[in-house]
Amino acid sequence: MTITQLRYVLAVAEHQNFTKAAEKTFVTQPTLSMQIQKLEEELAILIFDRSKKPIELTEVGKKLVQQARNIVNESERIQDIVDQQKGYIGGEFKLGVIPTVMPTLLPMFLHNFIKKYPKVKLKIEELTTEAIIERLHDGHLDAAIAATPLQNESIKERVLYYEPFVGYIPPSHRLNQKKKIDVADLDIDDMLLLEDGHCFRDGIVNLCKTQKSYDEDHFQLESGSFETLVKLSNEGLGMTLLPYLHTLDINDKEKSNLHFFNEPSPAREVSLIYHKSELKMQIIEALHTTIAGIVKGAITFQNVEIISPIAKIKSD
Amino acid sequence: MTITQLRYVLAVAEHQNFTKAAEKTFVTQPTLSMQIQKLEEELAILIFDRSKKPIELTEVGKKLVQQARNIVNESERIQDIVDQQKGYIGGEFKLGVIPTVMPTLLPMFLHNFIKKYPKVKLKIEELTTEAIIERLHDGHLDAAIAATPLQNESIKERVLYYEPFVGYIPPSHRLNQKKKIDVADLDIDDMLLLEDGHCFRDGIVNLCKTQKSYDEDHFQLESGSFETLVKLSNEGLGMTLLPYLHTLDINDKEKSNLHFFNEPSPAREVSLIYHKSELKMQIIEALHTTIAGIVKGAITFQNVEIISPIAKIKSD
DNA sequence: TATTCTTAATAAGTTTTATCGATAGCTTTT
DNA sequence: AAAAGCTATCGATAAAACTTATTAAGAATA
Repeated sequence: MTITQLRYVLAVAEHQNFTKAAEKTFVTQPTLSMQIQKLEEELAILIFDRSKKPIELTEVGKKLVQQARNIVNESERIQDIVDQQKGYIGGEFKLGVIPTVMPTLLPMFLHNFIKKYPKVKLKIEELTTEAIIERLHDGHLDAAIAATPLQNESIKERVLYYEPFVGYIPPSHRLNQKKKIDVADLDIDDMLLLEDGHCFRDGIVNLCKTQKSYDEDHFQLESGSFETLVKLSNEGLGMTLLPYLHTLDINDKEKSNLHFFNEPSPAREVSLIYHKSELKMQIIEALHTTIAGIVKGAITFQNVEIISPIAKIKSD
Repeated sequence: MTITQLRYVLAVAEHQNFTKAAEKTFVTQPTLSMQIQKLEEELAILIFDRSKKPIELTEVGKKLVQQARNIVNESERIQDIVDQQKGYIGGEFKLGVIPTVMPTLLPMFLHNFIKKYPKVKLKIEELTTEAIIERLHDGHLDAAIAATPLQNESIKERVLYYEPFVGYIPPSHRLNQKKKIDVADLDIDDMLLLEDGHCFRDGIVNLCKTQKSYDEDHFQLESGSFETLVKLSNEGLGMTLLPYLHTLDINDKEKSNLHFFNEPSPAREVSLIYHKSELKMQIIEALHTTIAGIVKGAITFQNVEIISPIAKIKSD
């Protein structure tokens, strides 16, 4: 049994197809066939059921794949250990970001980060929280930025910042007279909210998503914006809630429509999350330091109440 | 990087000597030299400091060895998974046993076990608790039988039985008149106790060890007995404490010197212990079932108070 | 039903690599 | 100073991993 064989098994299990798996692992299809046969022979089991189309894992195969993934992960961590020792921070790093954080946070730290750690090849992808969790599990993402807490056993979280929500209330709206608003004032029926993202637990729901595209040399991404929501709001379709950072680049005329909450302001907790196996921790540390440092100046609220998909948590 | 290379690194790290490590891994010394050099080159680090005699690990080397052990362990578990699937229980299994359990428990279950699981090649070794813990960590033992609880983070315990202590009190001893004795009666000054083993926490100390040799077809072992202690006691050198199972094969004349404790009788907890990585769990399960089943009939006390090296625990 | 496509297995040949035996070179021991 | 103990290096060899080309089997299509 070799690590290479285990990698091949993982590739075939993932793509359910020897030919595709061969491409992904940069070898020819016969190589995969032979190596996997050899492993099956050595263990005296069948890993794949080749009679099914597409190919399927056998029962033992499923268990073996779990363990194989574990071993391959752990073996990759050896390079991590070496890098850490050398103080080297580099290599490819795949970061997921939820749509409601993407457009505001990314421009704030990205330039800074790639200047500070030029050896890191950042690949950023906009994904929903569910997609992020799935990809952290199967190793397609190294880390992600999402609203927390997630209460997911195998995912660790490092808080980046707490971001208060701000009411965007057009003149026509019933709450426009109130200087500062309260959570109790909110009514789901005269509010505009986006589908994706996290949600107010108690009946008030959801923030956030649209489309927009963006490309650069060092990284790749796909993004969304809040503009549409504000515009719809201006059309008198209701008030909306904006995460604080989104209110910073709104135009002056619209700025007057912003109504802060009385403290404690509802807020979301935004964290850098990663798999508990803690692969590539140096880069994760570097990201955390960079982002937390930069955002610290931008958000200075003190008394907030965290809103999450899971639970309400007091913080100050 | 291959699993084989990691095995080689582990062997050299353990023996601090390429030549010896080569013997243990059944290859020649040049093979080790080259493979380890290759790994060092691939990672661009030095794993060993060859200027020191004997050879030493570098700082990175130490961290790498930890991770290497992890990977090798996890890779061995693959065979476990396959065995489990097939319902196959076999292979070499190294079991450590503390001296005070060896002579009484072993004869009770050994025959039974090797008959039931003939494919398992049991290698039994008598060891102190400290030696057992060390060897469970470095993988030289697969499991062990010892007095618990150990409160060791990386070792799991499965209780086999609770074994009460019985006073062996010669006619000359001050307590001989009492039919049943209490822990409060005990005095360290007129008691004979052995060095090794576990101990009464509150000042009263230690049980257990002598030497004796034993060999058979399916297994290998080295053992000790309690005879000496009883004989010394007969010579008027003080009373002693015997674990219950030891009192079963004492001669009739001496049996009259046995004095049970008033309930709750002090007792020790004897467990099957193994590393938290849970390698070879099928065999561990098999051992547990066999032993617990056999001992159940032999010990029928109901109200006992567990004595351990760590803490006092109530049980009934 | 025949034929075309897809995909994995097999075969044959090449390249790479793991290992060995012999030995050189360095250090420690006697 | 000689001997012993160790690791690195060299050259050779057998094993393995991989490639290209081909076959075989099953599914899709004509």
